[in-house]
Amino acid sequence: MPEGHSVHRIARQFGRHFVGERISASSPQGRFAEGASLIDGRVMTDAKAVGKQMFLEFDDAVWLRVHLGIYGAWDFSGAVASAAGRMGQTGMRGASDDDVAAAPTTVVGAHEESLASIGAPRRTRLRMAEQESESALDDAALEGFPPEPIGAVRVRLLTERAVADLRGPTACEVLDAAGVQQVIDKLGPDPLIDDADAGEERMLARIRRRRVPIGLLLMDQSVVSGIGNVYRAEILFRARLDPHALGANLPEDVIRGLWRDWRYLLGVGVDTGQMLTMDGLDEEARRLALRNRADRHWVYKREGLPCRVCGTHIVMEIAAGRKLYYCPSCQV
DNA sequence: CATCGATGTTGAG
DNA sequence: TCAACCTCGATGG
Repeated sequence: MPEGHSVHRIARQFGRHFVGERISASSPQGRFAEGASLIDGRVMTDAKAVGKQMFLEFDDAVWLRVHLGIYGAWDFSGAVASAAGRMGQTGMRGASDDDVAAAPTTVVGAHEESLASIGAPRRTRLRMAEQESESALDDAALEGFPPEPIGAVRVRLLTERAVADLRGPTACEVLDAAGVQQVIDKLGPDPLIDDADAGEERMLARIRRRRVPIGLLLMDQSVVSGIGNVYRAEILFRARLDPHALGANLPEDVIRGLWRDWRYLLGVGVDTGQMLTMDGLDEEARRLALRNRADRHWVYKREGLPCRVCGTHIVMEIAAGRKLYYCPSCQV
């Protein structure tokens, strides 16, 4: 259930541990057997994310497109936690990242940046007691690899030292380069892909010509890429902007501000693996907010609770089938 | 143990 | 506008 930041982080994992490697591809669950056979034995040559879509390239311009949808997830294990190149047996989830703050970061062999972020490894925790010495770790790492697939694994991508299991995706298909371009062409700008100024102009143009509430436009992946329900609510609050305001009625500088804030928040999200949206708070409040996952945002999932700025009850309404949270007093 | 809901998208009606 | 997709953690008995 990722928004754009998680998908960029997953692509980074593939870039670090799979690109350049020959990949054994299979579909333990069976539903992607044909696609897996097209990939099996090829070398992965690129991994990139655009918004919530991820594209893995293999020899001969064979591409795998994956969209996790609302409950899809990648599970990594094997030598994926060690940025320093040492073998560290661990498992990490590529889709859920919000439990990182509470997760221990003392995994053997884990580089601070690569582990502390993508996921909080239920299976890693299992292993931690055994990781008393390096040799114990190496033995354990070698003997259990590759692990049996757990549950309904649509695709397994395997190298000599690392494995990635995909389950529950909304989309998983093999494309050629033209097919990939077709998908990307339909997407709005992504701050991590598009040039900052060009992206800003594209988003501006796409919002200004629509008589549609900005609360819906921010979720529209053809307007701007990577924003989901959490970032939508938080970005609108940070701008003190009424979700019902029509795109066409918004001042230009307000729209530019939305793009710049998204660019900023996405960068923070990719760097930290968390949706940190309350950076306006002082240190103490911030620490409190990070402790509870429920208390981490300005308005998201805070229906009926007092606004952190003005005390007015946060409102939730259903918009296009999704829950939209906002402060009716601050956001005008 | 059963049920609910979720950081999403698509396609039927 | 709404259900389907398909998985799993959280919640309630």
